[in-house]
Amino acid sequence: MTTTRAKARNVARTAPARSQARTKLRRRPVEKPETDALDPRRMDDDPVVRGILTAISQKRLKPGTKLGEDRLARALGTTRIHVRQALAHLASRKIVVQFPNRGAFVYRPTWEEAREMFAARRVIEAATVAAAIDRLDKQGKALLKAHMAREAADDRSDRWASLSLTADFHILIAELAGNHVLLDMARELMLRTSLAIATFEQPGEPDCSPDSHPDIGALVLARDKAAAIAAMTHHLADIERRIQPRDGEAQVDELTAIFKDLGVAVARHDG
Amino acid sequence: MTTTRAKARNVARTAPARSQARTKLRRRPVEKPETDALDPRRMDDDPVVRGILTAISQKRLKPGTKLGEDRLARALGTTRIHVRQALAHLASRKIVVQFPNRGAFVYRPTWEEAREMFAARRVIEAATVAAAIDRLDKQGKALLKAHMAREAADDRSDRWASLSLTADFHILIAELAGNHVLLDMARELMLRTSLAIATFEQPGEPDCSPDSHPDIGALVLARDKAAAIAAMTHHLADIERRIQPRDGEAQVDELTAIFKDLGVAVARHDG
DNA sequence: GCGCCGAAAATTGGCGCCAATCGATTGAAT
DNA sequence: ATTCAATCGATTGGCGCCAATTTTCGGCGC
Repeated sequence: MTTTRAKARNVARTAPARSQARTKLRRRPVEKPETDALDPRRMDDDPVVRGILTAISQKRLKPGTKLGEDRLARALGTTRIHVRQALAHLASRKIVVQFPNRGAFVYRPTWEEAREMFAARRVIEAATVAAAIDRLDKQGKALLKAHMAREAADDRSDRWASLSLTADFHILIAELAGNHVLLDMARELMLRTSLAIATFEQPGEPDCSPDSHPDIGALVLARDKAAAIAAMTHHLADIERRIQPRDGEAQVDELTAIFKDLGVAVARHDG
Repeated sequence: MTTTRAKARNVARTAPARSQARTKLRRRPVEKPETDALDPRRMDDDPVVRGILTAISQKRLKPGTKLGEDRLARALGTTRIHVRQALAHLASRKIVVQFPNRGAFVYRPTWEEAREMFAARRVIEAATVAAAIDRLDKQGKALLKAHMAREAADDRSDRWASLSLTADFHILIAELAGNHVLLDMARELMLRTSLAIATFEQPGEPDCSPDSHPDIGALVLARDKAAAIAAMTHHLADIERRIQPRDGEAQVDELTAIFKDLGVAVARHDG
């Protein structure tokens, strides 16, 4: 656990914060063993970035919705510059798009790009499955079994929890592969494919068919590399099959999303 | 007819004009053709980003060098906020690292991460070679032959030109694959591996053995997929073999301040 | 009634200033 | 003489204000 002392720097800016950090404690006790003194700034820990990311992964923010700076700043309780940095960071990651003088919007991939994302996922995750089988040890087996049990015990009562649970399976496979670079790529690709799915999904279809996960997990545990790769590839193709082009329309979703939350007060106008 | 549409020169209630810095001149004509309507902001086109990137790819900026905001702003002729946005963007791409209240530095990957980058490149570029062979057409053959001729005609008089030429081979293969997502990943991975090579290279070794490129190109032209993948994998392993750990020190100019704090001074603490 | 043209309001972009923090130098005490 | 500690200088971080541009709204003409 790397406890950064600048963790909640963004949220509690103007707050009094009299708890502990108000006084100048420049005397550094020597009980910081060896870990830090380097505290690289990770935008993933930013609360604004994290909030937008979770909102996207939970489909509360649909592709195409405008992300106004001032509105987000008020909603998240921060200032505008932090929202701006977060939006710039997400724009670098192709999660949002920024138009000059027009603002930032949740990224809406094209149909071709969605296809390419899935093709890239097939490449990456086939490699991660293979590497995970290669370096599978006792601890890895335990983690995989634990996750499979957790996924089997899911009753799908909470849709968001189930969604992140199925996503965690792919992440776990990539973690077991032991390659952080490939892990980051898999993470990024999963985020972007979730945007692609949200853009081109057909209503009523589940995002990720969870039935394939036990099979893939069993094949990984059995160290059957070729079959595991084939199962993972087939699984990803199965997810891809659930989206359809429908290129034309659906640029009014932000209004519907807003009015879905605010529409209750409008409905009873003439009570 | 409507030529002076967006003039609005009469500003009655604005503050007394203090405008003295008119450095940025808008070349925007008065007529507004509907060419843009969407003009997504691309940080890659930013001159600061481009400058730092080319400086890194040409090894004029070594890993670990400090990128001071004010210094860069003066060096590149811009203001500090542009440099700041560019550094944040490059930090998102893992090209630079930012430490809180300490500044930004050219990213120096660890030895393990360097190995992982090469492993990821083997995965990605094997896939791009395979896809390039699959969808190779007349135009692709022409492009590949043209590049091979260009690389064969290189006399290595200009080291930077040769360097970008050998890099363009891998980029061309990824372009021929037709997957923009994989292309971006290959580009990013090549940038970061150039940082890894710059960090761990042995003096006197060339970066990329260009002798393998004609073989790979010939195998692609012959549509021998398995052999091409093997050749590409072997080629990347060959590049990886030219770097060595040399974990300990770093003798770069301005980063002594960092490594004094990062590696040496923290380790010694009398109990 | 419909469409076009103008201005006001809202939002983004950019810059300067000030505070906060870190590194280095200098001073004093053991 | 060495080491610890406090001050000084330099750099980054953040915020408010203002300019530029887009969007929206009201007005006018057809």
